[in-house]
Amino acid sequence: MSEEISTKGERTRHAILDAAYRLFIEQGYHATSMRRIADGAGLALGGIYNHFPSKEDIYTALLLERHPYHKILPVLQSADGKTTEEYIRNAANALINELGGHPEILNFALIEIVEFEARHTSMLFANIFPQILPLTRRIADTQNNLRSIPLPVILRAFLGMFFSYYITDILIASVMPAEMRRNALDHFVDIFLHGIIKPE
Amino acid sequence: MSEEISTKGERTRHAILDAAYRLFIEQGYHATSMRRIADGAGLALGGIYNHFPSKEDIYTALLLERHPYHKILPVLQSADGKTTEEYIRNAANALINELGGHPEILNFALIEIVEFEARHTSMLFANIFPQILPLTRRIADTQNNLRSIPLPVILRAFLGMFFSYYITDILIASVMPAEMRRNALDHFVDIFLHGIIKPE
DNA sequence: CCTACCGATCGGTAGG
DNA sequence: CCTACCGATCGGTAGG
Repeated sequence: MSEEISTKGERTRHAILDAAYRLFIEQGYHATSMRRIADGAGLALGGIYNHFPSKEDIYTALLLERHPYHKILPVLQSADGKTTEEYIRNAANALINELGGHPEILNFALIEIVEFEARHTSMLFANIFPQILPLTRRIADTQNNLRSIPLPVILRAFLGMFFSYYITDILIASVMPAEMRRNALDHFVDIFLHGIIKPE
Repeated sequence: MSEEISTKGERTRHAILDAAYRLFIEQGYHATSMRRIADGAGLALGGIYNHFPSKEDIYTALLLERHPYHKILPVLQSADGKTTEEYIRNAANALINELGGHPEILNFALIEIVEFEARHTSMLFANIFPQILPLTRRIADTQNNLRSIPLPVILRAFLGMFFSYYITDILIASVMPAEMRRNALDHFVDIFLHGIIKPE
């Protein structure tokens, strides 16, 4: 992400991706026009086509370079914690710090479902796959007394818990009854932990 | 849903909504044109405007009349079960039966996030709100030994668990490692149950 | 409810 | 990388 941006071409490409990323997250793919992307990147419409052959190519480039898993998986990989409980709580906090006040970045995953019928996921998954095994190993390495649930399912459930927290938050955010929000994420994490750890 | 459809006007209106519903779920809102909706409903483009003033009005009508919560909440309300565990397992099974092989109906909730920045949710929530309290009461009525988690949060977590199961399923469906899929929903339900019920 | 049309905007390109 | 343009399609409407 923070590599040196050397050539001018690379800088322009970067500006196009930045603008498209912001607009896609804000209004979705089909509602975003190439003209607005060009505006956002500070060039004329035709200029974009020196860097990307089509609108969908901008999208797939973003899918490969900035899908939320790029932020999420490294955080999970590097979270501390000897016991499973420690690890999960740390990972959850780290994720909150990372995604922070910007849950919209998860929108990028939703666009793929809503506007593309998940057509690019196999491509995307080929990209993610190598990171799955180390991550389950990271979880397996915690000192744990886990219920007998396959580790990949535990990983999936953890990611799902996070996702569902954000989605329910966005969907009913300001109108949600206060009792539904208070400490909701803490409760979600507690439910998850009690769900995967054997009681003494 | 299965009310008598009497007048011709009502039947046409219904056909328009049906066609739009199918197309929106398949390709999203902005990728769906009024012409294709008209085709799907079996009339000419202009004919739609005898029933709806604009494309967005078709969408909001669907939001109020066919949002997935219309299927989900009644199922939760009427599920059997004396103990909490019985109730949750029955509710989960009933939901699976209801949504069955059609997880795409959840797409409708995602469109609102991705393509409308959740702009209509307060309207929608006003609609849903009266059904929340009875539902938390239904949960409270089960013979339970629950951990101290507010009931609305439990409800939110249950809905979220379901949602996250479907989303992770869609997102990485055919490419997901087999170990991530095997009995995944059962595991999700188990995690949830152990998460909310005190051990003996 | 259809036909025939409107202005606007879309993704993309040629040519320099 | 911009200017000026292309054909296609968009949401919506007038008039009958």
